[in-house]
Amino acid sequence: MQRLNRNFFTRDVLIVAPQLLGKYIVRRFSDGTTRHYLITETEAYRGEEDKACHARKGKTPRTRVMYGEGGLVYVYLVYGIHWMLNIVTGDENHPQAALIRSIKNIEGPGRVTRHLYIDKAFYGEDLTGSTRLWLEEGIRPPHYTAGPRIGIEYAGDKWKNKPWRFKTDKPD
DNA sequence: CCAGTGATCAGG
DNA sequence: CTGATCACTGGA
Repeated sequence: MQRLNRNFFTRDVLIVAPQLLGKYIVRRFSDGTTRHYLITETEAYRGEEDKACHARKGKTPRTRVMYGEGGLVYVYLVYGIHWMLNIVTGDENHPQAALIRSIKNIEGPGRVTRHLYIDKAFYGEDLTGSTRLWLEEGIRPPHYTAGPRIGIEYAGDKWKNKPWRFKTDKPD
């Protein structure tokens, strides 16, 4: 299979997030085994003006990687328990990322990272060069539905209602 | 419905 | 330094 290259990631998150559906996350574990996971749900977080995006507070130690170029990994801990896996998108200094909410048979961003053994050690990982985590072309582009993002009540009406969550339709 | 759990960040 | 907050999950 073909690894997704830099050009795939350095586009606007509103293009990349839905296009991640039907692609494979590939994880090579320390024991040498490699597994593929089909992406089935993503969310877009877009720029400092997006009141739901962590970059709304500007560049901080945590959000720094989002200011890098597309294709890097943004991982953070939420509620002291769950690691969230995000793919940085867009050009340098355009802080954006796509949250991986679900992979086939595993719904929920915290469950995804638990199954893939992903934590802060992957912060800043380059998906175009890593030997333990990357993305590959997958099945034909699936039909999908867009809806509001989850868990961002704090963002206010304008931003919490944007249909920036993308989910593969049932049969797929 | 709600508690758990700890990194992160704004404010003193 | 302190305290509030949090892109969630699992178990009443």
